[in-house]
Amino acid sequence: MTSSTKHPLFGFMPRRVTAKQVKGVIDGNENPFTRLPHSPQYLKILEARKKLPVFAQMEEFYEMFTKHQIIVLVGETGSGKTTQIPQFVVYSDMPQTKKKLIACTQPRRVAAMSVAKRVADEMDVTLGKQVGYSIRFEDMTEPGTTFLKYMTDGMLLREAMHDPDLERYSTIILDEAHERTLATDILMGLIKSLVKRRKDLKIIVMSATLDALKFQKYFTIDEPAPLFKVPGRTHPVEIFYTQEPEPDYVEAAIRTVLMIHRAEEPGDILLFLTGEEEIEDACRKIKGEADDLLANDPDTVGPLSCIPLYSSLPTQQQQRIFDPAPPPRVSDGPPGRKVIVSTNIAETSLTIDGIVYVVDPGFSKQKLYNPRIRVESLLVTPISKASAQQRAGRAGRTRPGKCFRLYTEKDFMKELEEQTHPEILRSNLANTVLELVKAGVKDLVRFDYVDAPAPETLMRALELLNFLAALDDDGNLTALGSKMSEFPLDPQMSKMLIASPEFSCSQEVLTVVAMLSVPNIWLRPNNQRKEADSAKQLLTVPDGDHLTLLNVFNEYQNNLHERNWAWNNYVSARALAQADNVRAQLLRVMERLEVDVVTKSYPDQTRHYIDIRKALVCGYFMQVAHKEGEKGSYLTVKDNQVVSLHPSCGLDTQPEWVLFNEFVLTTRPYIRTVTEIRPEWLLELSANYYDFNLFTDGETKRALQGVLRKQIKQTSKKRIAASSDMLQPQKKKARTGVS
DNA sequence: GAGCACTGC
Repeated sequence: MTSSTKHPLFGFMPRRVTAKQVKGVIDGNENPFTRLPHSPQYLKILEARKKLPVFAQMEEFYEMFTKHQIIVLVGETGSGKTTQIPQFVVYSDMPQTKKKLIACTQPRRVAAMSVAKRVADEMDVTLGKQVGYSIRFEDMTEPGTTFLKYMTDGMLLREAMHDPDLERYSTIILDEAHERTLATDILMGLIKSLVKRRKDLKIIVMSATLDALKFQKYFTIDEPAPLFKVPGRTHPVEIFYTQEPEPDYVEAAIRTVLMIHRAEEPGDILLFLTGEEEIEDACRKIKGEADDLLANDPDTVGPLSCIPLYSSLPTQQQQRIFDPAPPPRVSDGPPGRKVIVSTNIAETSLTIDGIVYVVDPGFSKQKLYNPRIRVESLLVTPISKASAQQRAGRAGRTRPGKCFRLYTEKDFMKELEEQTHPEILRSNLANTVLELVKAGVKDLVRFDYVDAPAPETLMRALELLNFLAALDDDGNLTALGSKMSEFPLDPQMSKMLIASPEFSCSQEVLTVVAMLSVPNIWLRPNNQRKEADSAKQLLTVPDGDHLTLLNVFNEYQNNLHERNWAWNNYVSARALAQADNVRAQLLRVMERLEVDVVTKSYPDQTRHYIDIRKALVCGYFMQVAHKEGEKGSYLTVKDNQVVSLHPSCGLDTQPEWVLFNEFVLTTRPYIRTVTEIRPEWLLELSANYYDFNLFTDGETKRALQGVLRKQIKQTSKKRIAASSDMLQPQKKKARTGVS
């Protein structure tokens, strides 16, 4: 046969294909998408694909897919669903002929990238051509050519804001739906109403077993969505429970790790703990005890290496988890063992082969949102059954394993929740609500959520968006709100950016916002805390932490030629590079929206900083605190929460009025990333919120009323000169060297 | 005088 005769897909009827037809093409000589002969690599991979459980069910899949608009598909790890199902859909949808795409969403960027690469290889095409991926900062697709696109769920949600009918797609596959990310949850809601308008659009919701029924019920059109089941391919894991509850789970975990090391067969250990400090501490203790064992009993106990794993660890150190276990100390001595002590990152995001033992104390840190006081906090919380199951499964990836749960079987059965609460129930939804409104959802409260958030959470979001003037009093999107929704940011920050030209400081506000969008930039190595603190002191701007962030970024930019600048100044080069990237993206959005990107030169830096701080007030006027008494405690405006300045705060005095970026609840309530502001800015720039009629009586209200009275008295004087001179402490003038 | 669980746009 030659490729010039009959097309390999000749006779394929869209959405009527059979497994026999498809298998014929897959086994054929010619690639139907490139019209080239299949490569040797293709044939080699094909052998492996054919062994996947899902491959044997192709016929069954096509029967169900042809008949139904929505399918719920469950498959355990190793079933091959993420790589194979989208390919099956390609042969049925024939997207290459209809100029439509098939999307497969992933909660994480790395997954979208790596699966796309794998599938491109399986289909014998170049990544970025027929098969591509789309993630923030990177679009590896070719319009008109790409027909299978792996993407992050957040990316598809962004597209849905602009095209609520998702016209470009013929089938949408929501993978890892059981993880219930905010974006996947919102997409499910949007898609449920979309399938009524677009009868030609097919949906596959892929998930782990436990949630299937919930999704089937949720996607009931006339009857519940049918379930397609794919068996997994993992090894059995034996579960052990403690007889009694453990009073100290860290201590119990360390003891269990050492017990395994002494008594169990060779094989690596994975221990789950909750955070950086706990992990570093446990590693030190395990290492110490293991060294003692080795010294006392070198004939029966092998060496042990202990490796910490959490997200804020530099990439290079994260790679250590793939190092082999240490060799025996003497040849034919007892073999070495590796123990990885990890946060939840090893539960979903990172898979480590060779783990045979899992130690699960049953806790993780989880985000929680309290709408009453508008605070998101991190709390050590018991995990769910689903999560415990996922953790145990990590022991059975390469061979049969064991999982030691440091709680009783009774507690597992009775106390643990079935599922982790979905993110939508634990988050501040200001951003999400803006996205939904932009996507055309009219009634946020009656929107068909898989799990509906607390009404109070929605009210808080609507209230904020209304005060920011993103929504009018009837809840409709304003022109400003529409612009704000274009930024991948919290609404306060997009508001700041859009307001920044009024104060001639868009360049500066862009930097501040970018710096607020990346993880903590300050490094503080355990053994160099003093050095790190004094390095930070040198970069600090005493007027406020926001200005310090601006200063750090500018210094970083000015010293790009100096290779170790970041390291020498104890700031994270990775975070700064990320901020640079975010800044560039935000700048592109500004230009697209035709928001002026301006800056101006000032004779003196104090004036410059005043303008930037005024722009901050335009976004964050609801996050203001007023000093009460002399003990350094503050009261948040309107909510009247007693808070303190976070110890990381760089202010050199305790100003009467401050604006803060975050309210964090740890050992005490703190406000973090704090900048001094003037009360008259609040009255001038956010009169709606600071309307005395809407203000309950109290210290802060009285203080503001005092400010207003003083202002009225001074109207005859030259306003700007008078107020700025009066309010500038002498020493600041001295420091900037200008006056 | 604390501490960033983890993602994502």
